[in-house]
Amino acid sequence: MLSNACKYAIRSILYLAIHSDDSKKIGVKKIAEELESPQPFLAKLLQQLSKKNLVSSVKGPSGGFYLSKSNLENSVWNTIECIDGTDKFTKCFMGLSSCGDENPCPVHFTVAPFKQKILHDFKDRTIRDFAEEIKLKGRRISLKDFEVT
Amino acid sequence: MLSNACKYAIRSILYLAIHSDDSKKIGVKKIAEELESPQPFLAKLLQQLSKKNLVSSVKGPSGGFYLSKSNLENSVWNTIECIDGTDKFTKCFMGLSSCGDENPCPVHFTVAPFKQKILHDFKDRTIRDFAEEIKLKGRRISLKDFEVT
DNA sequence: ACAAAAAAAGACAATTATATCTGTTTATAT
DNA sequence: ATATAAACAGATATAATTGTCTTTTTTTGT
Repeated sequence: MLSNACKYAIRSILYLAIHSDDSKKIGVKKIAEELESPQPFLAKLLQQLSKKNLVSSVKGPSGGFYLSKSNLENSVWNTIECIDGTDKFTKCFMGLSSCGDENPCPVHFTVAPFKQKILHDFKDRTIRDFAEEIKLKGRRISLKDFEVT
Repeated sequence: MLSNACKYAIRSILYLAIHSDDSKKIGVKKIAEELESPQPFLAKLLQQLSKKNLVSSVKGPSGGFYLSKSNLENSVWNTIECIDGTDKFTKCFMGLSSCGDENPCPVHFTVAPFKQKILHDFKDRTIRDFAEEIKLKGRRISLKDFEVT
């Protein structure tokens, strides 16, 4: 559904939400290893996110990326907007510009509630909320430490 | 969500389901005009669909594409399989291979029920079912005849 | 039989997504 | 102050998606 770029971006942000703060920055290299994503590609993404204030960064030795208090108040939606754009969530599943409740495409009423729910979760819940749930319930954002038991 | 290719393909099939049968074939040119999709691109897609027996065709004058009785019994899922592949519906939203009910990613329980619902609609309902609903309820598969009133 | 109409097939072109590489700037630790 | 570590910036490479163009094959109406 999402592009690879966007998946990497969201996972990075969640990773930073859990493992970083302004006194503990993390470099691209480390993040890329943890998430098993291509390092230079991820670097580009983090720069985009940084420009939009979705992540914070400092250069130089012992620098790196982290999430500030205010970064934590953003939504996943902000990240999707930044990387992919939100067309695929707001536009018609079948590509019809006039599709809506009054002029529904054949799958409109199948897809519409799904969109609603996803939009709600991605717009209204903050990164902080997600991070909390991840810590509390042990959600998974990496494959690295995954062992089949 | 779907690729352009797949959207064109599904709309073509639904168009044919409504307007064609073995005694009324329709050429690519006409279909492309009706759906406002790029003609040569659509031609390619129809050939792919034809190979998988999702549409029927005859060459020569007064030939064209149509849906046979058996074509009508296929599902939208078959078309998606044929054109896009179904990875984006079956795989984890965040790209984690181990994601599932036991090892959920952060959005797993948001996304899972709707995957279920979408899969159900796309696998279990036939093209005939969709066509019937389109005729009955006036669903829209083209933009061409759409007037803002 | 023959001309025309249509699908089928294959080569080509443009754009976007994905990814890498190289060099520059900036901040920090010593 | 200086060396170094890290982000930042820009150019390049590759693959997939989207789309076009040309030729061939098949079928039908005359």
